[in-house]
Amino acid sequence: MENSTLEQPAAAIEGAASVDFIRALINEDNRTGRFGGRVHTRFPPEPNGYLHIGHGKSICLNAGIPRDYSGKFNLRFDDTNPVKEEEEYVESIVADVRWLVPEFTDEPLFASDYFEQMYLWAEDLVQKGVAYVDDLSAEEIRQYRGTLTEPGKDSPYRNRSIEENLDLFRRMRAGEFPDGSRVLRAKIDMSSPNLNLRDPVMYRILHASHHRTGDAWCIYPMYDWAHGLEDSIEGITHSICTLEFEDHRPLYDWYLDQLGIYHPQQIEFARLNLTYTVMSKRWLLRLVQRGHVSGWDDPRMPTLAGLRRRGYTPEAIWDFAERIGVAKANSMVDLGLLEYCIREDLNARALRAMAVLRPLRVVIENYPEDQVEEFEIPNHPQRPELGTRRVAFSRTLYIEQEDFMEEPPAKFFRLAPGREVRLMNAYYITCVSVVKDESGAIVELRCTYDPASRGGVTPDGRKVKGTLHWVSAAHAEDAEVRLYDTLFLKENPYDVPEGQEFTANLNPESLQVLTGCKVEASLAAAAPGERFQFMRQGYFCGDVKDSRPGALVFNRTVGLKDTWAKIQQQ
RNA sequence: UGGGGCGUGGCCAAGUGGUAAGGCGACGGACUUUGAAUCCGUUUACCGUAGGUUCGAAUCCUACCGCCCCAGCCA
Repeated sequence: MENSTLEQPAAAIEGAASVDFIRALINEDNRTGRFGGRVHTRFPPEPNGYLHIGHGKSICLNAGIPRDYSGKFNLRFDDTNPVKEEEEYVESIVADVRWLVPEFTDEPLFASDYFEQMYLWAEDLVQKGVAYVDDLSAEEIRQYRGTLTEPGKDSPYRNRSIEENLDLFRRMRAGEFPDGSRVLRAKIDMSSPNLNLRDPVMYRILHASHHRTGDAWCIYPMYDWAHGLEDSIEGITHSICTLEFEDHRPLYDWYLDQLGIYHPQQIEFARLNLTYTVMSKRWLLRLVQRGHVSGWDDPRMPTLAGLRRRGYTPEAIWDFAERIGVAKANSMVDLGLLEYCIREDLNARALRAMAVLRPLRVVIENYPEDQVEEFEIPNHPQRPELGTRRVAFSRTLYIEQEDFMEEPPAKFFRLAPGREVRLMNAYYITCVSVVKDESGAIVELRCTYDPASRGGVTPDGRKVKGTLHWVSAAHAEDAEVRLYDTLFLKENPYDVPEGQEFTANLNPESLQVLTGCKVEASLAAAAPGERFQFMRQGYFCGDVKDSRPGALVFNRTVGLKDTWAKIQQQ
């Protein structure tokens, strides 16, 4: 650094406690002036599915680096295979990226916009004698490729003249040949121990209509050929991808070197794996197609669309990405960490409300029949600046069924016969009797209240061990609440018993729909997507698709930590 | 068996020759009108194994073991 004559980017994070290995490489490149101090990354999805949390990690990496280095970020669609790609996917991907990276306001870029330039460069390689048209069938090419331990052998068409190759390649583009009849290949080394270098295919013939270029092309570039060119055209400095492309880097470099054009640095990192979740597009697609979920944005899905609908915030995902770090070791991150991140974010910002999910009627016998009081309750106990709201209280209320036990075990300190508890911000009540139906089920609690405990504190200062949330029966709004659990029962969903379908690991209780929930009146005005903490329960948000005034639907984003549940398990 | 990677406490992850950060989790305790949050404390690191180099190694060398990726005209 002391020898560097280059100006360091103002925002460079030199000297920070520790940086990931990619930022360390960038720091080194800036030190040596390799890219003139420029930092330019890209996120290059193929529009063949929805983005998931694993892509989220990559987006946070690729968009986070420019944030740190005052660099640039491109969203570029790698749309080189028309038979797999769809417009719906490009729209969802743009929406997801903009959600996660609000400062990204550029228009997305498309590899398909570079097809002509790529073609010209391919002709260039033909002219240079390092690319040839091969007439072998797909099956023959596979056989000629050899195996992991045996070298391949040259195609009989490998030594055609440049003129013939050029003619054939041009006729490939012109549409003179059927699909699969010929390919353009790079002439590298059929005995390379790296199979990617055994004369890789650059172009295949595909008489397919592309979602953006229509029928303009009938030959389409392969990933390895296209990707480095895309990066080069855009002036990308650091082309970050996942580990499985490490073997492809020599090829990435070879193409750019043969062409003699601007050459970015490819860097590989380990993709994200999360317990209890699948990240492969193939499995996610199956879940959608077979109706195991309601769609790509089902709140149980690990897609960004699903997480967003579930109530996750972009901030929580960024925090998660920072906490898991970036490295080259394959790893399996505990789902609990993602949940920790959203809890932490929502704890700070979500307004509190009271909602009774499984109502149990409580009648306060000594409370006047027609009296209604309004309590002013803080929207966030730790943040008074967030204001208060008024909540009605009356003789007939609902509390949570699980907040009462007729025969409470030792550590249960909620309501029980003869026991006094606090109704949050309201009064102390004591259970005097239990009303049951013919089947013996508890249908109502009869209680008394202490008028002196108004607001939830008593003049004599006596303590109660339990504080319950509640809702006034006459003033409550009905709501549907959707509780979510993991989609799979196993930490590793791919661990399917021999001979069984992937459905064997599906969690039949991943969705629990609760109807007849009673929520405080203020929630009637909840905007779709608005997030709340239902006191003592968890974080919830109005469902963007299904919630309407008068027919409220809330999704549970994540439950609060539940020490009582843990005690019960012991 | 060919090539490319990776192996640090339950899960992530710093560390790049000077004697093992941090986060999450777990377990205690304080506080508490959310059994939440907050605060305090504890937790098991013979750094995959075995040798070697060195005054000194997780860091360098050698061998071995384990895991992941590669034989698409997918990306």
